[in-house]
Amino acid sequence: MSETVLTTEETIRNAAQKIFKQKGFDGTSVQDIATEAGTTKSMVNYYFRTKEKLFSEIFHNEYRNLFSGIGFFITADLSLREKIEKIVEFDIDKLSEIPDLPIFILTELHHNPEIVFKTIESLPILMVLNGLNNQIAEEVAKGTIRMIAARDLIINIQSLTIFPFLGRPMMMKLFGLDKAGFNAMLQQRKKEIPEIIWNSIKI
Amino acid sequence: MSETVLTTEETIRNAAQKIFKQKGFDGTSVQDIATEAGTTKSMVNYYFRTKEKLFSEIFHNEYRNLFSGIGFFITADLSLREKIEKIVEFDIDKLSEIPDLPIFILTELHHNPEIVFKTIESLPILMVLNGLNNQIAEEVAKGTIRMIAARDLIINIQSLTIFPFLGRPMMMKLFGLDKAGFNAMLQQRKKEIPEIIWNSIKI
DNA sequence: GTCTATAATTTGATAGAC
DNA sequence: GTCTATCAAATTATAGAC
Repeated sequence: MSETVLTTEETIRNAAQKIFKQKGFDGTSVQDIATEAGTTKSMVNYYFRTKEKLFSEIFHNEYRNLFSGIGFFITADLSLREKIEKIVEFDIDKLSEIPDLPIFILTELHHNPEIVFKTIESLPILMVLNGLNNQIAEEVAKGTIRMIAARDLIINIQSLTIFPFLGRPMMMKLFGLDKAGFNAMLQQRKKEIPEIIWNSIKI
Repeated sequence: MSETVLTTEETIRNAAQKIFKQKGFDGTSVQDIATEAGTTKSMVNYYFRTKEKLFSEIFHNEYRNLFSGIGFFITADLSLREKIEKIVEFDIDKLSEIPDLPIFILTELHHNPEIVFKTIESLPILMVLNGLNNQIAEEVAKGTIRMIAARDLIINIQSLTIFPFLGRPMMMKLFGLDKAGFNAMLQQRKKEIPEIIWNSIKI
């Protein structure tokens, strides 16, 4: 265990990350962040100038964190079947550690699109999609799967993996699940989602 | 066209519904609602006492609106295959009219659980699940499908139908879709989602 | 029922002492 | 770098005239 002493700036950043993800941009005040960090509003403004600048920095990091893995595996040197398995496994493992990240991203995209679109760079999604479309075309030519657009394949995979995290509070309430029960369901889905996806395209 | 004259109370209710769904509870001020309704803050407080009470009323209506159809078709006198088709079709049609409803519900459940849980009654979900589990067991006995928990079946259906609405702003940006393109994708999914679900359980 | 006026807090942000 | 003090604006909610 490295007993690192955090600077005030880092302490504020960590506090802001926690509170923004919990309460959103609109629900968070600079005072909330200062209190969580054990310092004052003035210190927050001293290091980050405005609430919006601090938020942009946090959001940018979280956004990249969410999308880093998907792009990596889609462009990796793997069979289509292996890619599906890897993406599902990676996403569920990663989101299990940070389950409120998807709703944070989507909420801010809905409530504060101006701030968000200023913050995020557009990902090189078209190149990635083209690569995947080519791989699909090869498999179709081999006669192993039916035709499907890369876009639709990705939407189906992400729907089945991410939706449970978005609906987590509601599912836990409606289905009477505790944290352990929810995690057990996720582990089961890691195996089942690739089966569902593959069954939907195999011939 | 019935040229109905709305009362001030109804005008405020409609304005509140629009603004709350757009900006969320934390992002909405009483002044925002008054301005949208073309009246004053005092009128809003006169009819609804507090911002929270007004929000609770709106949220309760929207919440019931979202869940009304699902329960109806799950308990209807239909084959399993027909239920799957009807639920998907109904949900996509309904959500196409009110695409920002799912993110509204999930956002408030995450940011303001105290208000939300005070507002919603717990749905009779267990009874509904038991009925569906029985129907699944009958199909399994007939040898038409493999065993699956009703809970997991519902989660898979809802994932594939609702997720595109939750991720709508992001998908439209990443995949370069306009409103028409997004709707075309939805119409296609109405046919494909039941196929995916059925392929995942048929023997 | 509808308005203006205003009370009491809280907000984001800055000034200035040390 | 860190604090207290403070600003101007916005917030929810109420009081009171008509």
